[in-house]
Amino acid sequence: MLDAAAERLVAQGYTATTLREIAADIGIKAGSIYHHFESKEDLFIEVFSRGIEVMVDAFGDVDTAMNGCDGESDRLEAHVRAHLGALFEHGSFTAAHVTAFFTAPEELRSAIVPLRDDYEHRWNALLADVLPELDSARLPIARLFLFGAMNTTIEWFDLSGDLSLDGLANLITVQFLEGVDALNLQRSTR
Amino acid sequence: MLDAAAERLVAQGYTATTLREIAADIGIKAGSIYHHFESKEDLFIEVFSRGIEVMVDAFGDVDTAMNGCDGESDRLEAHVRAHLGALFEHGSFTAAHVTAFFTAPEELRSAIVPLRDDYEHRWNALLADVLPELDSARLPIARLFLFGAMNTTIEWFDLSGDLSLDGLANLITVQFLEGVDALNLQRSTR
DNA sequence: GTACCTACCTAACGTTTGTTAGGTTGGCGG
DNA sequence: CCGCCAACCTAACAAACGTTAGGTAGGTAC
Repeated sequence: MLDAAAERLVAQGYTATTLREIAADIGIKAGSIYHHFESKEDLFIEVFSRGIEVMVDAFGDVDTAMNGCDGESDRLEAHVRAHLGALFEHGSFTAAHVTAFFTAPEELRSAIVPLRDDYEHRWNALLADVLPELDSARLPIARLFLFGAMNTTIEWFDLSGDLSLDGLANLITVQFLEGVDALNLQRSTR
Repeated sequence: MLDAAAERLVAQGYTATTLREIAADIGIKAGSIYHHFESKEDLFIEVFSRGIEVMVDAFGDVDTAMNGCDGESDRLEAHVRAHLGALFEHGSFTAAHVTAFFTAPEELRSAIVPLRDDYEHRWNALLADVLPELDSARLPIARLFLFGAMNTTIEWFDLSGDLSLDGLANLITVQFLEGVDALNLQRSTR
């Protein structure tokens, strides 16, 4: 049911997604939803929360998997790969979060913001490690550039295309660290 | 009236924006809208079209203003500045387009796609000029990265803050061409 | 067997939505 | 002064929305 809600969110946004549609998707009636959630808002708070949860978990997994070892740029690439994985490989929760968060009413969003902030702080800390020479005032801006590049991939990237998620993560990381020209020198698309 | 519709669109998305709200914003009644447009869809097709029009015009102005002269990276930066200008300095049409396009119903979107494609092709041509050594298969991807960085600024950039639009355009261009590390070397925020 | 609980359904409620038919107003052309 | 037309209004329509009250089926506990 949460899955169905997330998929509808990605395709239609908050207001256009009706409880009757979600109910029909999983073979029940709209009223029955209220046995599990108090309101539409309540249901989607859960969906958005899971979207962040998936990202945070993926981030944490990378951190524990490679503590200390490997170079800093490889570490960044692994985290980019994890973020893309959350977007494309773990259901529609994260995708729903990224595309539909701003279509939700203000009261709902403010309930989610603390979780978002937590995730952003992890990235700030990571970037501070990877880019120790970067002016700390520009660090949030650099993060926003990176998020922009990663999150807009849901509007065009196709998992079944020639470019793999590993390849995409590599492209984004290299482009981010060294600029467009470096794209040519990169190992070929996997 | 189109202005009011665009502003509502930015703040609430397509479905959540009602004709009664728009009418109230400009001091008329909802039914009167139908004297100017055939339907809600029709009204918003006009809004989205203008959003692209503003971008295309801004792009064209830069092209004519600096034909031949100046370096290629300055030319790119001028176009980035023009795109940001369309987002922040010419009403809410372009901002509405970027944020709310995917919240509109499919039939409406397909009416707009040709205009979008036109704008994207202009950017592809520009990037092919600025980056002649870039593999042509990677060119659309590079453009999408750049669009991602530019368009997500509406979620965080504040016109009245310390960073000016000129400064932002410079940061994005440098970051795009040379990577994050180059941000430090850049002329200070204007 | 009785009590109870979870998961669902039916059927409606009040509200809001896009939309429409028909009426009113004011200004301009002749 | 008359006719006309654009711009607006009023008042309602059917449809769809989130939500709720009350009822039913099936399983588990004792």
